[in-house]
Amino acid sequence: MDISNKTIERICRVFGVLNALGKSNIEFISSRDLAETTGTTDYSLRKDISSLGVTGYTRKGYNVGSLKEALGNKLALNKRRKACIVGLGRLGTALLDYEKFQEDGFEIVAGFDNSVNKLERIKTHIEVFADIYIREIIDKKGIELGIIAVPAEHAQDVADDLIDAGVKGILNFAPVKIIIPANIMYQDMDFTNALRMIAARLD
Amino acid sequence: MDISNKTIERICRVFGVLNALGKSNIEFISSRDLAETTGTTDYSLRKDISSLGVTGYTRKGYNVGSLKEALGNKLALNKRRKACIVGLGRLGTALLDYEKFQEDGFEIVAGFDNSVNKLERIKTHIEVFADIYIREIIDKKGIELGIIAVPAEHAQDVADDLIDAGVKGILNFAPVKIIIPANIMYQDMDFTNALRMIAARLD
DNA sequence: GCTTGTGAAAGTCTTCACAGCG
DNA sequence: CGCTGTGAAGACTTTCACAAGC
Repeated sequence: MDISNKTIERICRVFGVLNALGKSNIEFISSRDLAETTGTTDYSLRKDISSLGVTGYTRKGYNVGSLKEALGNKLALNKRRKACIVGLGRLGTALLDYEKFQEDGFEIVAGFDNSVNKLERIKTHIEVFADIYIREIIDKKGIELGIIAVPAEHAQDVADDLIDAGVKGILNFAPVKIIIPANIMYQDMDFTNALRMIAARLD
Repeated sequence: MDISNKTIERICRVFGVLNALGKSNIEFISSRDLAETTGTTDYSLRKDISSLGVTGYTRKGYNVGSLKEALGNKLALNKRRKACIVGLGRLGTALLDYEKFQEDGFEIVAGFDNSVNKLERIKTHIEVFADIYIREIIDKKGIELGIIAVPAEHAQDVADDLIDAGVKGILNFAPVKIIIPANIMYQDMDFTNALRMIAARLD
């Protein structure tokens, strides 16, 4: 089974919608409705879902609960995962308390910064540490995901440290491409590039 | 000329790299090096660049300055653009002072929030206003881009307001898909989905 | 020799059309 | 009927290979 990036992206979106829907008591949802709320097409979604071996019901659509469970199992999204944030500036501290992460099964269990000064001033219920403890804490707490929120010039070093420490995936908010071994999963969140992409389409 | 999304994304990345390179005194850069620092391939990049009608020099590569200028002109990235942020919670306020935006030609000239309380407590040199002034301020200041950093449940309303007020592009940090007219440029920044996409690839 | 520019081939993804089914 | 599931067609992207140029 080799799942394309596009499929992963769409299914992850669907998973998020199903998660949110969990609180309501909607029982079935059609590929059409899912497509609408996730910004794609019904046939793509049906292909994606069936390519994972998950099936729906003719004339009714998909059962919200069991689709979520099935997709979650296939993509290991049901499991809770621990993450840490490196770089506790404005953005990093905002991310520390970003509730959506917790709601969606990502538990931020540590923050790191190289400024002791900053560490002392931060108000959060999450434990924060100096950078030098990255390896120790990641190991001790079983952290699988690292979130990088340091300035661009330190991003590569931090990434190397995180990988050394055993992290399996990295979400990078620094506006640079990081070089990462192929076995480590990696996503960029480059705000400025997103704005550029918008601007490039204007006029 | 109809430029694909993929091309836009790559070229925007290249533009960012060229921008950063501007400070150094490197004069020429090869498609290979650009590909490496932007995480793509040299032949894709050469195709992209030449599809925009921009050319390099055999054996030397591209002139950093003139490539930047040429790409900037083709994609209207040389122009400075005004932007505003709606939603001044942790994330919104972090974005208000995100220096990278200013460096890259995006000027944040206003912040909006519906809580007067919040508006009073915010420390920033950027002007902040209550939501009800969105239309007036966008019009008066000539703001072209709107950045949404409100909770998911208000994102669509805010988007509608921004579009009503004449904004031409929207960057959305709320974790929902927003429905937007086709003539408005739009990008999502969904942190949780990014983490999900990483998690889905683990194991 | 080294790098661009590009046609042609290969590969991937999306769209369509429609059978199947409750 | 209204929905899923899917083969086949079509559209788009990437990759390759190599001519051209300094």
